[in-house]
Amino acid sequence: MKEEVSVKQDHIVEAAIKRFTHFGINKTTLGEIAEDIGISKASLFYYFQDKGTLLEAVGQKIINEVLEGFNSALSSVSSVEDGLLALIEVKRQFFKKYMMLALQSESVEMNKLSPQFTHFIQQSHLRKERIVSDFLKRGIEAKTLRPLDTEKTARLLLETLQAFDHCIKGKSPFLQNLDMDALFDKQKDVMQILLNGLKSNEWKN
Amino acid sequence: MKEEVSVKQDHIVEAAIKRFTHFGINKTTLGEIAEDIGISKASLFYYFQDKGTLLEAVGQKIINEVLEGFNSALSSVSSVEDGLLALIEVKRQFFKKYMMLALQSESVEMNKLSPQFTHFIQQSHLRKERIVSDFLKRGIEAKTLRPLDTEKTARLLLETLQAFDHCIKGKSPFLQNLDMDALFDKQKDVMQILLNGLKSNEWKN
DNA sequence: TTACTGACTTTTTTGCTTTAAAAGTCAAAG
DNA sequence: CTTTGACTTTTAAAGCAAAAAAGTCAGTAA
Repeated sequence: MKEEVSVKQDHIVEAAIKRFTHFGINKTTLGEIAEDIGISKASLFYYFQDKGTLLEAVGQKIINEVLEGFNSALSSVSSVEDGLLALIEVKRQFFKKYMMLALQSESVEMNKLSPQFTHFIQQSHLRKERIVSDFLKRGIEAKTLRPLDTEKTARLLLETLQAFDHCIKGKSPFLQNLDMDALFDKQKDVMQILLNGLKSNEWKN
Repeated sequence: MKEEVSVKQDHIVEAAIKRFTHFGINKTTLGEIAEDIGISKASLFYYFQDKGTLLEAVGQKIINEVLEGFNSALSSVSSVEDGLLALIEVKRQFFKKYMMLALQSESVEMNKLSPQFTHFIQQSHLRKERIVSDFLKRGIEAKTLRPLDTEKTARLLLETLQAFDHCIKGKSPFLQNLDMDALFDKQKDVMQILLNGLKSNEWKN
């Protein structure tokens, strides 16, 4: 019977994702989500203690999706270059799909997040870093990359790409604003140079 | 007598910068600024048609200051590496000095900015790019850097660094938040790799 | 004519009250 | 163990008056 519960929870999370990505977090009521899947609002509260918990479940699901995307992108690729560029492509798809959610994630007050979720986020960052780190290791073994601190470098690469993500949201008068696609293309350009800076000298022509 | 006017305007701008950086834009009234320098609020309106215009003058002054900082940082430096790192150091000082203003610049509604100011901003970006571009050219001539499109690369470098600036403001639950100093150190790390990716092969050991 | 101001009007915030809507609870029932 | 209708509590939106700030202008002095 435990299985049934998690299936239902997942069903609710799916419905929530649809609403959240379409109308935004604040413009979505739990009543609407419940209605969408034909249950009562009270039932929803049987599965999720409150809106915040549901939101965190949504966050976890989406983050896991990205991580899987990262994993499969890197596993099905031959060169280091293709891998790193594929990473950016995954990010692009992710943003296109969940932009509304990403944009609104600011409005979620940080202090209202549960310690468990905060921990999950931290872990997911580490997982992401490990995925990239392992990928870099492969590049080093293949002599494509020079020997380097893969963990530190993975973190640096990810944080650099992540920095660009912030640009999508904030529209500051002093900073240049680029539309989303331009932003990801830019990330690829930067990645090319970074990659070049990480390459083994043996392969330079 | 025209001289006198611009001197007075500058005096007002200085006072405005003090208030804005200390208390923020919205918490500063024109009356306070006027009082600080011993003139009436009405006088202030004689020199600036409205608060927005004054704010734009403040913006121009600050931006010019950064550009000068960039210029002098790059002119007094011997290696390409030192130059690019000095650039980041200028940015760091700038942020420390005008953080409040930088943070609040979001609250300024973009559509209220005058076309002239928007144009000034664009030009300042171009000026900045030219400064870096010229610096890169010197690096190429000195055979430190490989031949490359200096304009495109300058833009890319600047936009990469700028991307990190956004991170200081937005505190999103999904993205990692770093404090300011860590952020600029991070920028230096990235710059090191980028530089390595731009270097001439002749100099590789 | 240029620089300036006090007294004025207009526009924007701010704080408060009300009201609607959403969040969240619970006893009862299948 | 699930589910729900009916309920209470909390939060968000709407309206509004008072305060504060923005902005104007006729008039003065140099």
